[in-house]
Amino acid sequence: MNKKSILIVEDEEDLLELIEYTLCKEGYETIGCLNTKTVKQILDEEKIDLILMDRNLPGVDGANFISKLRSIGYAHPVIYVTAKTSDEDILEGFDKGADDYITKPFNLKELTARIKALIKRSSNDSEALRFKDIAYTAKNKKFTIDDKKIELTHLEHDLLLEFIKNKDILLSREYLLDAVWEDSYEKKLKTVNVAIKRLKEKIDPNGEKEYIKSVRGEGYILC
Amino acid sequence: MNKKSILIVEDEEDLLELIEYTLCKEGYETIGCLNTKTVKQILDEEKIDLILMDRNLPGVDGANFISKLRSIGYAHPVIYVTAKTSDEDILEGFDKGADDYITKPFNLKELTARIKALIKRSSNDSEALRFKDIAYTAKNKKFTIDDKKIELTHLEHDLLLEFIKNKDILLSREYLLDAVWEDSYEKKLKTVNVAIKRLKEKIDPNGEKEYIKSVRGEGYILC
DNA sequence: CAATATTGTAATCATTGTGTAACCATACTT
DNA sequence: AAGTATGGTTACACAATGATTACAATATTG
Repeated sequence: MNKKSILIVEDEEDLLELIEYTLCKEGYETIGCLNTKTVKQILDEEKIDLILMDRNLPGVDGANFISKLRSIGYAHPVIYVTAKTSDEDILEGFDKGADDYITKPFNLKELTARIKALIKRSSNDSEALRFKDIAYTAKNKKFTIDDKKIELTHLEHDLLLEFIKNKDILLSREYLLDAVWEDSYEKKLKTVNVAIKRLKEKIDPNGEKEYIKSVRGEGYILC
Repeated sequence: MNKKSILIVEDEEDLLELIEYTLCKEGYETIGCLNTKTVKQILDEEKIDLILMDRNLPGVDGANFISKLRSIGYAHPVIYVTAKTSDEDILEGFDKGADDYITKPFNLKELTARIKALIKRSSNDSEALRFKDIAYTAKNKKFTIDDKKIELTHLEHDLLLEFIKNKDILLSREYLLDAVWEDSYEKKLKTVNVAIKRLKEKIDPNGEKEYIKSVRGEGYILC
């Protein structure tokens, strides 16, 4: 089992450091953000298992930010951290997609316990593999693009999954044949060309997105 | 949608009443217990969606009690209520099967918010046995479509029930054979094809509804 | 026990998926 | 600019899978 990754959005630098230090000690990977600017990018590029979100960021309401994320298909578990204590705020937090809630000043042990519990609850759901607007739901083995389900054949499914698992990495035809095809030894290398052509047609019929690029003499890359 | 039922175990009678009153107002069914004696019986006899458990019952540790329940197969969502605030207690609570935690004195709005959130998380489990216009009455084991009774054979009954219990989930032939057929090991996978064809004929003679779809290479899905 | 209904299997038909080769288009080399 | 290497496109055969049908075996019912 891999380490779980936690994205922490917190504008108080000292607190952020303290949380990162604590969670690292507990065996989590952490990525800290001082604001929400790079959050979406990080969610696209990294496998994030949980988001720890300060609700009181300067200029941004963390709850609204999460609400927006949810509406465009990001389903990561979220724990809010807040200094606010009024009932309305807490209620609003749950309404806007919080899975759990913790108020400052909080106890670090309780925080890690809540994180542990929420990750356990969420790990049944699925591992969130995602590349730009392509999302993969492990539970039902389905890909969605822009929240619309796309129908892939077996081979196409395996192929795209291989690319998503290796985004930004150049994959040679030899590697792909070996990784994706059952009986790769008896298949021609050109088989890959045709399979990718067919996959491209499904995920990008108009050729606008250019998810998968071919690199002459080398192979293909999703980036 | 039916009302959700909450079992409350709390020895302080005043507090119990207050909680029951509050949750009733929020639209929940409540069952109150002053001790753990009848809890198991109630769980067996009633459809309970959530347990609200005091950890400080006279003579019994609520956490150990839940831990024991879990070990014999009861998987109900649990929220602990406690006056204890030490870290160790809270940690122990999560370890012993708590899904959430709230400390006394607590705010009733936060309590209902946590209940709402937890029930929502858990609601995948308990579903009404109904799919579109197909309804199942457990009492007499009959299916109706559009309120008209349909006659199914034993096998067809079991098969359709399996689908309704797992609507929107793709079921492989292996799974179906195993779940529906008694002596699955000595049956061919293609048996499933024929059984489904026959079931389809009964529930959708004109092939208009397409309740059950086949997914090439995977199995069948009711959706 | 006979009549009938149910169910499993195999044969056949229908559909979809995949590999290959031939051909076309593009990029690189000299 | 011509020639070559590489990738893209298309068409086709056949492989894989699912649906349908027929029939035999088994179970159920009166």
